Amino acid sequence: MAPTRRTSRDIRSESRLDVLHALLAAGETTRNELARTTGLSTATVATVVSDLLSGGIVTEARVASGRVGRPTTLLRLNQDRGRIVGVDVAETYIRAVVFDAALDETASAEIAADERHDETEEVVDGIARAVDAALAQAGTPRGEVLGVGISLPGSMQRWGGAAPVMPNAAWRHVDRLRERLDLPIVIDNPLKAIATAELWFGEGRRHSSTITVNLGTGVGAGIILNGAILRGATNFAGEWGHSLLALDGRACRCGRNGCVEAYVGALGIQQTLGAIAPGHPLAAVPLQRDFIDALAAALEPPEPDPAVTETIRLTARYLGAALADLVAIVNPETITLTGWTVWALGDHLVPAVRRSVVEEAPGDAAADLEVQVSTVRGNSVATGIATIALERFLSDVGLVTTRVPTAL
Amino acid sequence: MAPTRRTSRDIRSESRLDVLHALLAAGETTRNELARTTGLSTATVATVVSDLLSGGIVTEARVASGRVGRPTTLLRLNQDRGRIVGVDVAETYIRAVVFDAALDETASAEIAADERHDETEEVVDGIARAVDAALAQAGTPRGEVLGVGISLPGSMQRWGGAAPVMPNAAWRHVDRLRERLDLPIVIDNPLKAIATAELWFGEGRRHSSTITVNLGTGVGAGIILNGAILRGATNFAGEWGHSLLALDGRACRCGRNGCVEAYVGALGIQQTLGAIAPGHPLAAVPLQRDFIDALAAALEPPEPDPAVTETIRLTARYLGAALADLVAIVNPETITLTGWTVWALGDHLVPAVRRSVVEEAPGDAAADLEVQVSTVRGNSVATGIATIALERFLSDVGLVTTRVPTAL
DNA sequence: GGGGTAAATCTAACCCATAGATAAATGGTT
DNA sequence: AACCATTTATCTATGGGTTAGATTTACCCC
Repeated sequence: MAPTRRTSRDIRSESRLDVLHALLAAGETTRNELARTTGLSTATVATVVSDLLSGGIVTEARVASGRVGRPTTLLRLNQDRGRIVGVDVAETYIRAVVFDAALDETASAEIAADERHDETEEVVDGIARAVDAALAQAGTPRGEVLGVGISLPGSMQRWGGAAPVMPNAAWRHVDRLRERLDLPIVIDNPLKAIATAELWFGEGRRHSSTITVNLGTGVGAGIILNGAILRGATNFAGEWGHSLLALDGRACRCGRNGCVEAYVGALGIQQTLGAIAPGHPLAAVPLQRDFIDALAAALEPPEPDPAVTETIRLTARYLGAALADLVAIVNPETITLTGWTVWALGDHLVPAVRRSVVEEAPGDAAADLEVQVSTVRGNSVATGIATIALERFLSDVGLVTTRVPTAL
Repeated sequence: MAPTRRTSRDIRSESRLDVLHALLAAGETTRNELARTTGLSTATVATVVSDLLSGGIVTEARVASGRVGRPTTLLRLNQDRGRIVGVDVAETYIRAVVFDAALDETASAEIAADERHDETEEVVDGIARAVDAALAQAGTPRGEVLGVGISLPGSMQRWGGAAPVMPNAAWRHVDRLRERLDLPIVIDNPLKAIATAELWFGEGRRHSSTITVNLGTGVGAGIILNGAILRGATNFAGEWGHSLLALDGRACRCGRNGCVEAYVGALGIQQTLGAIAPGHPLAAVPLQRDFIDALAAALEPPEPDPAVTETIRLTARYLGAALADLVAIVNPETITLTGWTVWALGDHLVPAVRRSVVEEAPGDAAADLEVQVSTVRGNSVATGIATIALERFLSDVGLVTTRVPTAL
């Protein structure tokens, strides 16, 4: 497959996305300010804004006067343009979040999931029920829904009889979902979703290369290079959780040994604690989120648990070494950390990870690297997959040509 | 650093590069054929060709008649436009290759290097002497030299007191080189050079993502994404040889433990043999290229050495696992292998590596991956760095705006 | 009414690519 | 010699994008 060639339409597409991002960051802003923050000329901004006003994506909020000179018109994203739903299909739950067209969350609904979600019908049904419940809570008629983004995880292997390339392999189930939902849908995986969220809401717009690392049960990375998500040949890029930390090391859920996830996934952290202190009560906590929360509690002053402290130290080392691989291969400007492990343990883990990645990276490759907790709030998978659905909608109405996942 | 914004000039730049690549691949060709192979319109091709003719980059070779219709003019790259020198500064030699402007090799000279090349003056002197010798052999006056590309390896740490980010850290020595050579120079590292060679001469133009892996003393990867070299924030991308294969594994020359290079670099392969058969005569061969050549000889029928056979098997496994990491993180369409280890051992190693990477990659991520020996002939570092110098020259004369390394 | 200021729009110029028309250069036929 | 058919190369008008500078708009103040 040859590289794609850019046209002048793609230039306009990127200009529109730049303006949208600036509007999203600012809330309300003027054409002149948009020109300043995007670096586009005022004439280009005026043209782009006119397009977005015509499309109903942007609205003129109010007119404000300065001390002197012509009054200025403040613009904002038109939240009433419609609604977008982001669905995070995880291993223990299916969560549907309704966003307005300015990507603010308006409602959400969650359905418990268990082993059941390995059965196709059950998953399709679960997704539909979660979407219905969220739309009902938001009081949103289906006619107002611009799109539904659905994030399916890598562990859902049996759907396509394949690995984490779900978006490409799951075609046999997409029609069932479309039929069941009767709404425009787009399917992608959590890594592409969190990267998209980071690109629209986090560090991704300010840096030419950002990697956002998700730490939870599963572990993975969303890679942003020059304002675009790295997808790879089969949409598989970013499965860093299943790269090697230790040849012939611990067994991993994916069937291999020594994967990064087997050390820094929640289960891997629990195993580390069990190796340090066999019989430690927290090593037997059955649910992974409970385990991580219990770790955080055990680290509280005045008497932090020494085995838990050692577990954090070792985990930071493993994570630092694994992040050093990303530095060695991709050399990003910044790495952001997200996921419930980070929310719970970030205060203890992140400073140690920063030190570890500098030590583990070859030479001084990580000297200028920024490592920080992602500033994307809420469920970043749902936010990101909803954003992908918005990108698809913008593509469908002719406003955007780039960045949209192909053939999904 | 914000992502770079594309303009219409960048579109023309890519069109020119497309035409140049097609000319390079075809040798001689017509405007109509260029339009067919590049997919550009005949009008755009005519415009681009006119630019390249004006710049002296392309020349009209001859006129050929078909059976009927207007005769056609055959075009080719103008090898007499000038000369370009590519310098490969390796650990045991400094090799300077003179290329004509059609990137065909016309002369070369090699100077032995040893521990001496860690001293700045010695290296500068060595480079200058190699360049002088190669130009003398080619009978090329200095006035005809369009540029000199110099590839400095990661091991040359003391130049900048830094790691493999030589191109950025070595500013204090660039002036000395400029002064000494009195020619326009551009400095880069071997990974960017081999990637550029693969992009211009190999698989890089036919695929949206190609990783070219160099196996020798040092080990690394050049990454091409959508027709461009992945450089990273500090030009460090591709140092996959210093990512982890085994946490706390073998000591590596870079000071860490467990690096990929410690297992699949020539020294690492020798260590593997030593572990399989302590006291094996080949385990004591002092020069690494001699060692690899001796391995190849020991594999010849009718009696391949069993310890050597086992060494190849293990090496294939290590290499497959390490390539699987590239698959997991970047998900390329194709991986090409290059370097003197591959030239010598490819027949035995490559089929086993293909099988290994499929086994080691998570799920079926590597199902569609192509793994092949690079089709770039000759010293691909010298070829690639010369090509980078040509890109710089094309940029200086205003024909190209993209792909050129910044500020070097 | 005139002057000053700041926001928004207009205009002309620059850049790129292409579909279709036109010109150029043959060979073959009448 | 004139005409037709074919193929190559160039020309032309149109579509798309961005921006520097000019002009218009909408105020406030004197």
